[in-house]
Amino acid sequence: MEKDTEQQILEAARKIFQKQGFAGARMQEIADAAGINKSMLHYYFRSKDKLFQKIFQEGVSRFFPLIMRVLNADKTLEEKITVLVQEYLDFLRVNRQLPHFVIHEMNQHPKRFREFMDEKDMEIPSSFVEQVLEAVHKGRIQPVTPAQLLVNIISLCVFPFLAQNMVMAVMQMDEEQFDEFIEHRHKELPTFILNAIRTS
Amino acid sequence: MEKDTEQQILEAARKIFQKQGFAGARMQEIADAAGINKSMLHYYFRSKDKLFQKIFQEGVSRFFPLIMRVLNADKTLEEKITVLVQEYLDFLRVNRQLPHFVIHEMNQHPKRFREFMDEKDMEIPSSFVEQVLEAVHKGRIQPVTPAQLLVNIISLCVFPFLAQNMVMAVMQMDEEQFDEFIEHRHKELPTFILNAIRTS
DNA sequence: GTCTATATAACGATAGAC
DNA sequence: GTCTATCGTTATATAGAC
Repeated sequence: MEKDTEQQILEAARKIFQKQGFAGARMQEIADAAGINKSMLHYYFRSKDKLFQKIFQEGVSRFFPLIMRVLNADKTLEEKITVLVQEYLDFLRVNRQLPHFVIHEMNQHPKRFREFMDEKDMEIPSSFVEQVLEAVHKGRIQPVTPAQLLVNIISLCVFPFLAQNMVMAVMQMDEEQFDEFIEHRHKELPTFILNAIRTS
Repeated sequence: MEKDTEQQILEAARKIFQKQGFAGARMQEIADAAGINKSMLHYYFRSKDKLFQKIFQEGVSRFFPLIMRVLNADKTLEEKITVLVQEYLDFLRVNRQLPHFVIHEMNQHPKRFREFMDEKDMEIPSSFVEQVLEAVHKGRIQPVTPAQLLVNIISLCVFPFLAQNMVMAVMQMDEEQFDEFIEHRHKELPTFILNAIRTS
């Protein structure tokens, strides 16, 4: 065996669940992808549901830390926006299926998701909130709530990956051109956002 | 019978497929939702796959016309942006499940989707493209490609609905507060975007 | 721990009576 | 057109040998 069997299974489950979702995934496919017998899945994780929970919670957990870290960092508001966009786009570039997986399954099991999130009580880092409120108060940026600004930033980063096939179809792109499209956002998106909120 | 049986089925299929996706939907559920026998589904549509195609193509077809109509209208660039945001948010407000459904199934069947889109050869309306290029050339707006600008607009409109449960969890909102959150975007998003591209 | 074989239930789809 | 009954297949899950 190259690796621990449990790890082999988790890797395979990640791959299949992320691509096909819970309802579309077959235990047999996961077993094949892991190169092991189907029975082993149940031996290690008891049920499809339990195996899925592991993968889903792991996925959700990977979605937010980068955002929280940057918004908590010792930076100016403008620096945080710039760094967040750049680092998050880099993250999404190597985790292209993650947003779609998390959003799809979150919408299939909203309650379960809400409970999981409430346990981990994620909140918008207060230092970011205060920076926005202060900048607005001093008239340095347009009046915007921290929540709206953050949702705008994440929307602009994540949506193009969710809608990749749509963008490629409408804009008549191939995969290479789409990568260039994202590369371009890497450079221009921070400016776009900073312009949107500047008052001067 | 209140309505035509075929229509009853299509309504039920719309509801179930949009909520649970192709893989998660059960023919029995659709039959129950339509208040008819399971056999009738096959009598009218032959197979689950054929029934799904109808619903999916109908869904895709509803996603774009509003965008195209506004971008083609006899308006200035600034008016188009403002009207597009407002009308599209209104459309999404009463079609909340549509973006998630279309994006999910598009990602499950990229080829089938691409072929369908290529048939209908949707393109960005040339009048919008020319307006952006000219405004950039004259220095009236920041240098931005029509494609990037359009993706930014659609991202800012659609993503919050896709991520509704995520936003509600992180921001500790209930449904009512989320509706207010969207209502707020209705007012502020056009300004946000116009600010982002203005040069003056 | 890992395999084969199988239990059990659900699914899509069809046949045939009315 | 609409129903009941059922076919054939596939899914998750388990039992039991090794």
